[in-house]
Amino acid sequence: MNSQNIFENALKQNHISLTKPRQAVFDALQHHKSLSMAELVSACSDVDRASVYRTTDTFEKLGIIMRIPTGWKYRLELGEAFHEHHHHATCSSCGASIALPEDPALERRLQDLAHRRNFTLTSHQIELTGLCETCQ
Amino acid sequence: MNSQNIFENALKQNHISLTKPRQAVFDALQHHKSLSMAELVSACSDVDRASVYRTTDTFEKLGIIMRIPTGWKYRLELGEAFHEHHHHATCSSCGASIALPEDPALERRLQDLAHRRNFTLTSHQIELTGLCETCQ
DNA sequence: CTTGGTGCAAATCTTTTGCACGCCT
DNA sequence: AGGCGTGCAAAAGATTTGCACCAAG
Repeated sequence: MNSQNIFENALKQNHISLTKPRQAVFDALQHHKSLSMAELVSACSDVDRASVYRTTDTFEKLGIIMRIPTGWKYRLELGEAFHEHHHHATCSSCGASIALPEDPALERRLQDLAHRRNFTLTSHQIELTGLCETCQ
Repeated sequence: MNSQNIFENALKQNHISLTKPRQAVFDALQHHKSLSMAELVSACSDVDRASVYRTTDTFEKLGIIMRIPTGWKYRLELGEAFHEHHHHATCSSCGASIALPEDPALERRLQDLAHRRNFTLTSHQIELTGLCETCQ
């Protein structure tokens, strides 16, 4: 089951049609680990800005993409069905974004924490900030 | 040592003067657990919008305030010197932001994770998303 | 014919900048 | 005078909306 199939199924299951703009947005995100909104818009050269926004909205609702907070802006990347679940560390000096190893214990603690407030967890984001190996 | 003192010292140590607008921004944040930028601007009724932006910038650099990502916007609250360290859960239905109990074990796991990539951690953010007690 | 999806243009909101003025030393 | 901090107005950016049109069922 490759990414394209997962993608098509996600759309089909929600009765949303696979159009050229949607495919373009998906492709752009497949070819780049992550993109800012501006980058995504320019990566989808013949798709209108507004359509990119509308598409990212629907994709986000379907879990096809995620918004990753970085500083106070955000970047877009494909959702968890397309990657292993992971988090990122951002180097405050060079800006590099480092993918971190998965950590089930960490995930369990989060569940736990939410549970203690009777909160039903559907997703989470972790953003680490600091200095990467080469910058420190 | 109360909040006001911590605040004044932070400014003094950085040779930044305590002006009326700065005090107003600080007060607004003290009186509300957290605020969006728009709320902060209107909470500081006689401070110009641009000054609020400039002030939040400098405060953020000094660690007096933090930006908390929520969805793809953010909210502002006082920095760690003024609270216990904690994270938030955001309800995707009603938008409520719930403060979570501190969890040292969680913090340790993050340190650990960063360490495994030779990353020196200076700060982090965790954002949980899901349904709050009343919305589920 | 009806619905979903699009491009385009305009509206709106958010954030940043330039500039002149007042305040303090 | 010299520097910092401010308000105000304008500029830039980012996001959303209204609308008319086209394509597919």
